[in-house]
Amino acid sequence: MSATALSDVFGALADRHRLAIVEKLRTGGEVPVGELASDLPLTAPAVTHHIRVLEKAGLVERRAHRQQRLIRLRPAALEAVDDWLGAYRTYWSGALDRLERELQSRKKETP
Amino acid sequence: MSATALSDVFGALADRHRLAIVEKLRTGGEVPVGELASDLPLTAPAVTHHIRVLEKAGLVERRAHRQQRLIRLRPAALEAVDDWLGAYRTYWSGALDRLERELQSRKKETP
DNA sequence: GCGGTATTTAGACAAAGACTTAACTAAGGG
DNA sequence: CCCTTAGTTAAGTCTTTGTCTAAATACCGC
Repeated sequence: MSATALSDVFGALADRHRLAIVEKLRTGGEVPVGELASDLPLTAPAVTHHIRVLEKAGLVERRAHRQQRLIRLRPAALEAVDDWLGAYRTYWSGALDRLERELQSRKKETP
Repeated sequence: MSATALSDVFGALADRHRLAIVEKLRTGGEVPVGELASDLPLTAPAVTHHIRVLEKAGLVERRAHRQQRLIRLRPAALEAVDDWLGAYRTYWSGALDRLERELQSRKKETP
């Protein structure tokens, strides 16, 4: 059970190239490293490095198939983010309510 | 219009101290810098720095009140994360479905 | 086993990041 | 005015991260 901290997941997503990899994996299912690399302005070793970062954060997993390594998304890490965000969803709906009330009261004050 | 990239928001959340600040702001509403600092094992300049990172990412805003600077959460940045996650929610419910089907078929294959 | 394709490891380096201490600005209160 | 409280800016250090080139490993088809 990888007890990856949430800040590590965010750290993994904090790079545009890694974010692009994750996006590609969302629509692409299982993708070999080389194909991920061909979409990025990076050398293969750099891509390998990024995949390791994503792997450590629990965002992806890797499996061997012939000469290739296939990468796929692991839902768990993003679900953790989603859970964390849950608390804020209630927060910002509350904030929007307060904003609306304030706008209402300003309308009254400046006719 | 702060065209803050999503990776910048993730970058801002990628530090445990900044994450702690955001968490505190969720429950605390509007909090002066000093109070944020007193919860962290950091000097005041370090906290100032972290707040600026959060501010640049669009996660918080700052306003002056007497000698204090009050910090509060801005919903927009986290809503952007939530929107981004939206695409993955459908992904992982689909992935769970596929997993379930696979487990079913394995059960049949190995009696 | 050889040669090719796919990917990883190692080593080096520059840039960015997280801190610190020390000095500065700002706002209030006697 | 001077002092205190609250926070920021400046400057320097140390670590981490993103990237590259070069060399190693893995697997396959012949």
